[in-house]
Amino acid sequence: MPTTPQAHRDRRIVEQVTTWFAREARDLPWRRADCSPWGVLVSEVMLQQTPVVRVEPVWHEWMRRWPSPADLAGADQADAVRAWGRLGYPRRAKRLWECARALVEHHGGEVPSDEESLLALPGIGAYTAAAVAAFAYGRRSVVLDTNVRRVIGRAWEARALPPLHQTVGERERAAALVPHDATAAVRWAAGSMELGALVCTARAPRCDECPIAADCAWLAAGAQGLDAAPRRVQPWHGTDRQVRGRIMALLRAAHAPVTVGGHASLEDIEPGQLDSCLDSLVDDGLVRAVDAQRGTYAL
DNA sequence: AAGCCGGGGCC
DNA sequence: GGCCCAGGCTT
Repeated sequence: MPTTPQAHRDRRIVEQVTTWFAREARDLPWRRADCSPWGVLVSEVMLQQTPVVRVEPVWHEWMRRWPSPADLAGADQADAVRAWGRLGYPRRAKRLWECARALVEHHGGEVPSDEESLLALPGIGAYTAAAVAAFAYGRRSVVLDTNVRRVIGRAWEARALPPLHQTVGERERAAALVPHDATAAVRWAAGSMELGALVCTARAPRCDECPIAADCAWLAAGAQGLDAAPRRVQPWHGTDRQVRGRIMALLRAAHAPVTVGGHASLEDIEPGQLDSCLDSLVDDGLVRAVDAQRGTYAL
């Protein structure tokens, strides 16, 4: 391996982050030594687009009710979706339930340790497959989530925020930074994610507390560009996303089929939008029509 | 590559 | 009120 000044700097940064992580890591339940690979997998799916503080109580409840893939596979999909609560993106709950069934069907009820097998499971994409391989099995992998992208973008590319979509260049950069030793690789993965979550945050980075401030290209350039950076805007009020969420909230709370059309809590929604959202939920397999004549629905 | 998919809390 | 968050799937 060439020992260019750049490679030396890369290793120094990785080591600083790892040392910082050993000191500052949050004590999260899915990080504990006694947490099963299944517990890690469930946490990773829940953490897709949902912050830690909201995931923690739901994760505990899931682990209590369904401590193994076989337990969830034997449950009703509706119970899984109901137990998902308000974490958002309820299709994740359905996919997790489908994932549990696939684990029983194809993997003897165990979580596989190789990324290729993990990638084939419902709801498991590139990030989650790499994360489970690393955090559940101590495997070397390229864990590239929104936090790591931001840390790399700032420290190496002097960008305030990473590109909207992951690029090939980013992926190559991230892969090149992963230490060859598996244990070191896992620590770098966890540490770089934690640094992005706690210090190198999107809006208000705490550069005065950053262990790699001295090596950060963005900070050296003046830490500019946060205000001007164009970001993706997710509309919410009045959108299908909100209407779907309200329908799901209604059905989660009900334990008998509900006449959704004309329901008091949904009166302000246009009938056309209500119908199309209901249809899309049925198409997604999250909601079932119990009685087409009466217009009743359930999870 | 782009669009779609929740929801809560913080600034 | 804007913005962000341990992404994945479909087209």
